[in-house]
Amino acid sequence: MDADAVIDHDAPTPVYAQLAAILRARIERGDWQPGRRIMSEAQLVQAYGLARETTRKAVRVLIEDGTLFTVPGRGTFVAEPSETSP
Amino acid sequence: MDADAVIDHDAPTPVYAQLAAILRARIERGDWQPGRRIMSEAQLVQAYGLARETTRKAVRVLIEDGTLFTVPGRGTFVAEPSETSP
DNA sequence: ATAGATTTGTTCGTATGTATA
DNA sequence: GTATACATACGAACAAATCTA
Repeated sequence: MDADAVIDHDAPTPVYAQLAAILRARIERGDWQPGRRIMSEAQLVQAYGLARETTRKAVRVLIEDGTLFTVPGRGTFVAEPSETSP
Repeated sequence: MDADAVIDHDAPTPVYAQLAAILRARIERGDWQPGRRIMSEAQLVQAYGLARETTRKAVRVLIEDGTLFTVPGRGTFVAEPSETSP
C-alpha cells in the first residue's frame, strides 16, 4: 500500500487494517526512523479522519508484529529493525 | 434475468434462485463495481420483501460461484472479475 | 514544588454487519 | 421470526504517566 494512500470506508479491508498498512509503508519509506516517535493518537485521528479506537487498533497491529512500541505518557515509537526482522 | 425483475413467489424457480439471478444481473449491469459493497442483508430483506435466510441463501449462491465474498463486520462485496472468470 | 498540557491506557455506550442456532 | 455471538467503527469520559512552563 502506498504511504500516501487514503482510507476507503467502503473497501472490504477493515479501516484499521488499511491504516496499519499505510503506517507500515511510511515507516519502510523512512518517514519515521527506528527509535523515533511517530504521530500521537490524536494526530493520527486528525490526519486520517478516524475514530481514536480505530487508530489505536491499527497501531496495535504494528505493535504485535514488532514494528512499533508504546510508552505511556511518552508516545508511540518505531522499533529497531533488529527487533522487527532479526 | 432482468436487473429490475420482481420476485415471483408462485414461479417454479425457488425465490432464493430468483434473487440470486437478479443480483447477478445487477452486478453485470454495473450497479455494483468489483471491490464495492452491495446492499446489506437487512437492506436486501427490505428491498425485496424476503426473509433474511432467503436473502442469505441467494448471496451464498453468488459466493460459491465466486461473484461475491463477505467480510464479517464489513459487508458483502463484489469479487474482482479475475476471481470470477480467470 | 505545582499546575497544566500532552499522550497512552481503560471503560463505557451506540450503531452496523455477518455468523450461527 | 427471534435470539445470541462476534467483528468493525465511532464517540465520550476518565485515569495514569510524562513533560513543560
